[in-house]
Amino acid sequence: MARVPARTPKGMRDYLPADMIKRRYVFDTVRDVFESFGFEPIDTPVLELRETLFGSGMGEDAEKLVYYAQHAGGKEELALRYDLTVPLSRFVAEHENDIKLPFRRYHIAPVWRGERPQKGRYREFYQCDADIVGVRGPAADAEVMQVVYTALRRLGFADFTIKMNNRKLLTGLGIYAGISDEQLPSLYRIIDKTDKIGLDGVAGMLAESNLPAESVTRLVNILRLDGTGDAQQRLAAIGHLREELDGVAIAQEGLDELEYLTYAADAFGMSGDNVALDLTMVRGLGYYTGPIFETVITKPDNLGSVQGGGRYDELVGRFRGQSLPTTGISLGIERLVDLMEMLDLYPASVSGTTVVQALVTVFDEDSQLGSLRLAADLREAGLRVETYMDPRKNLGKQIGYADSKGIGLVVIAGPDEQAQGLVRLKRLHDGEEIVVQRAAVGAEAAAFLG
RNA sequence: GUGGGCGUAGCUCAGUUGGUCAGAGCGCUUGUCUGUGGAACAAGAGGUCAAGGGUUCAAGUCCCUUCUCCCACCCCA
Repeated sequence: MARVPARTPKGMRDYLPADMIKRRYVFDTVRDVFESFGFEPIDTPVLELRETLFGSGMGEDAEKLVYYAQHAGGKEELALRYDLTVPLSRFVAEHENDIKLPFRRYHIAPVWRGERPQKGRYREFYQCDADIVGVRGPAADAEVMQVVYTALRRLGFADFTIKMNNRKLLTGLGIYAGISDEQLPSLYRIIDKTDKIGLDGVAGMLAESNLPAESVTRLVNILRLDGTGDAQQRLAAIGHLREELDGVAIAQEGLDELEYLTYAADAFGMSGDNVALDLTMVRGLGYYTGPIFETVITKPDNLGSVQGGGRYDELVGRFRGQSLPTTGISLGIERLVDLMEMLDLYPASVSGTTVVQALVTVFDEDSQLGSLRLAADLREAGLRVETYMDPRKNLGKQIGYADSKGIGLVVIAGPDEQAQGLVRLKRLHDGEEIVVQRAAVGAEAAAFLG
């Protein structure tokens, strides 16, 4: 019989127990942070109607990466969700009667993109989104930025930069440089390449795109602005932009928001190393309308961004008629998990490859039920317990099994101990062994484990 | 989607200019060992050399195609 190849689809992975223990730690930490800011959990189907996803302003490039999902007799045109933002907009419109505005929700779930896989880039991956629906003011933007900062700090990251920019400012730059609306997307595309090709490269590409030389010069001079440093330096940079873009109303609006966020970051105690103004950060998704954010880890700096987000005030309107101002962020858990590993940021409690804390040994078939009962008592006391299943194996094999699996405690209650109403507890990492009363085994074992 | 690199036992890899080249270490199974692990010794299982096609008397080794993974674009978490 021909063997069926055992493999996952391209760009999609299985997670082993050791992987899941670490992933769960990251998910739990992020969830705790989200909830501490008052975000409520929701979930949505992994499939959406195709019309929900398409034309949402995510961009034509992105739409080509959407997975279709159809069953034989299906009458609906379905697709796997590409992000959690478009589903949220649909969700808000659909459940308006059941939610309270402003609506703060978080959503931790997988999304699918048919890209070519690379390190830190998969076709199925989890996103952790936190969004605030129904608040127009920049306080909401400031708060989602603070969520990013808090979550990364809580996970143990120190060297990262939350880059901020503003779509209104970018629009204003287009006006300032005398660029038509049709040319704006290609302008953004070029500007976004700055960190790869440098400003000179950008200038070259702009010149090739038949922009007037004067426009190119004016633009590049603005983009040259240094948005790093402490709050005072960043405020000074914004002041400089204000003068330069005097008379461009939309740009001034964007600058107002950036100024607010700069003050906010300072008030939140974020250092100048963790925040930066970056006029060349654009973000590909087309639905952003105001402040935009993107975070990169700066120490190992080869894994792309770990966070993206911003304000998208028009998206909900697609599903609701009248729109609702919305802002939010998305953390890329896959890259965070990879980076946590590289930087060794996991606490000792999640370093193991098993959830089992204690192994109850077994001596023979006659006493096996007694072993199962002993395990039950230990579980009652809150321990995670596995019972050894093969009574023919000697004690040495059973201890060896516990050791190789990383189980810290072996529980021994053979005929000798049972006759005296006792249980023997052996701790593997230091070989320490104690004898305790059978009746008190739960508490004793928990204490012995530390 | 475009260009490039890689692919030999579960894992890490060795395989000379095509001709005992199907191997090693680790891991796994069993035994020494029906009450105390990380060891030792012995025996054993496991591979259509990623898949398919071609050149040749002969291919893991050369050529073509496909696929995974990786890298650079594109784009993005």
